[in-house]
Amino acid sequence: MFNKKPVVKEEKKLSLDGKKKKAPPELLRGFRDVLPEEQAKWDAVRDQARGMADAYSFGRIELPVLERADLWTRTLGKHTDVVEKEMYTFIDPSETQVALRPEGTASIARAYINHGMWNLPQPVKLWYDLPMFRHDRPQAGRYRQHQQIGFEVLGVQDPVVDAQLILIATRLFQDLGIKVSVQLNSIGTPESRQAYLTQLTAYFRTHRAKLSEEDKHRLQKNPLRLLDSKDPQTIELLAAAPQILDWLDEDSKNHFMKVIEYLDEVQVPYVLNPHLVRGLDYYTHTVFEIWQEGDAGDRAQNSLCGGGRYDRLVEVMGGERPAPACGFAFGIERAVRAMTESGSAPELRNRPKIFFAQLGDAARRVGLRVFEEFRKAHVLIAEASGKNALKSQLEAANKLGVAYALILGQKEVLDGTILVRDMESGAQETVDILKIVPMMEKKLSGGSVEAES
RNA sequence: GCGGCUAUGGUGAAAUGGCUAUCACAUCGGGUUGUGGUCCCGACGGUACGGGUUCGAUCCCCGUUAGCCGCCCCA
Repeated sequence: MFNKKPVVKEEKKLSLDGKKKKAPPELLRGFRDVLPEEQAKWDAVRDQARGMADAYSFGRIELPVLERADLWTRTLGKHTDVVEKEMYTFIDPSETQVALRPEGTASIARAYINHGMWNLPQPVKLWYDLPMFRHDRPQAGRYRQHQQIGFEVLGVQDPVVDAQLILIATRLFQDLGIKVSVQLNSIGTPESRQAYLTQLTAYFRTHRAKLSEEDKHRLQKNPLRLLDSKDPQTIELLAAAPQILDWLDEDSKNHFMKVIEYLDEVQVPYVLNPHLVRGLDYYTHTVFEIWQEGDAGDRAQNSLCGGGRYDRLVEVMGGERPAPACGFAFGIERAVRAMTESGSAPELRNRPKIFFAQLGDAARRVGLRVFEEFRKAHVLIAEASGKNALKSQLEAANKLGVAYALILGQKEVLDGTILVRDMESGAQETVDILKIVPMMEKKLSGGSVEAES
């Protein structure tokens, strides 16, 4: 009955079986490729960051992906999730316990110490654009490798630094077309925080019965975390709980007031959020996050950027001299996602405006030279190597959306000419091939000159 | 790490316990010579992986993997 086709199918199957179908390579969980189509947004984010770094004189720093694991275990805090369960830690071939960098600040402090940066004029301002690794459960906007851009200012404790960093971060997102809010709090010095924690713990102990299992656990392990609990019962209790700002010492209060004054000065809107705490132990005084607002605002991964002051970190790490510091970092992936959600779609930069179609071998030969001429003149042109028919080359030109197509065939090669086709009107003219580069330069700039006048 | 939802060509979708798994987009090739966008034709390509139930599974069940949602936490 089904003679022909089933047979064909079986043959196909057999030949496949003969080759023994290999399992396709798979990406590790929580890791991803960033494809060309997404790069315009990545570029936009990076351009913005670079612009800010230049404007405020931050020096760029590159740091190794791999460092001794104790760099982080000793500084981030024993009971932080990052250290407890998210670090990629392993023993390297020389028996050293190492880890993939989970965050940037510790390495920054380490570099500051290692290179004697306290001998430089203070403050030392650094920025980076580096991958971070955390073995977390992946979700949208949360990956096991993500790219973080960070700005750090070391060596001064002036609150103007905090304000300026918040200003930079806020403007950066705003300029990318992302609606954000600044969440701001102070957690004071470790000493004043300890006093507060005693109060907070005492308060919640009296209401222990009302807490969820998870929050009971927090009460034990990390009471500050109760402040940002999502349990409705706990949230209710928080209304009457002691406020951290009431327990700060005078210096901490003054510092925080100054930060607020400076922000008012430059009209950066902020939300005083007494329940904002950050997950890493090294923070002191100012802590802040930048949240995406709008429709995406109530989603779990709405925090785009986090930062704060870490006045003791360098000292704790064994720095020659204490160096108060402040910084922030944000994830490019989340910024890019926020851009997409807010409808921001930057043009892929350096998109060619000219397509170069070549017909036949002689044209390909000349074409190689012509292409080089354009490159030297910094005029970007596209081509479709491997496509021979003019039809398919023009099709490719059309898909690229170029303004002009250059056509070089047998005839043109013999005449020493080239065809210039206006892709919009379809008008074509024959041009001396020796004059093609300056001519196209003129055509392309001509458009913008007209636009200006 | 905990709980839940999902998994069909590259992408987005449809369908069925049984015949050759459908469609659109994308890709590639055509619609005679060297001219794109629209149109027409054709080709490529798929039931995530491993078990089980069944005469028969893409469909039902279990496991694995991955993605997503919530928690934890964070960028």
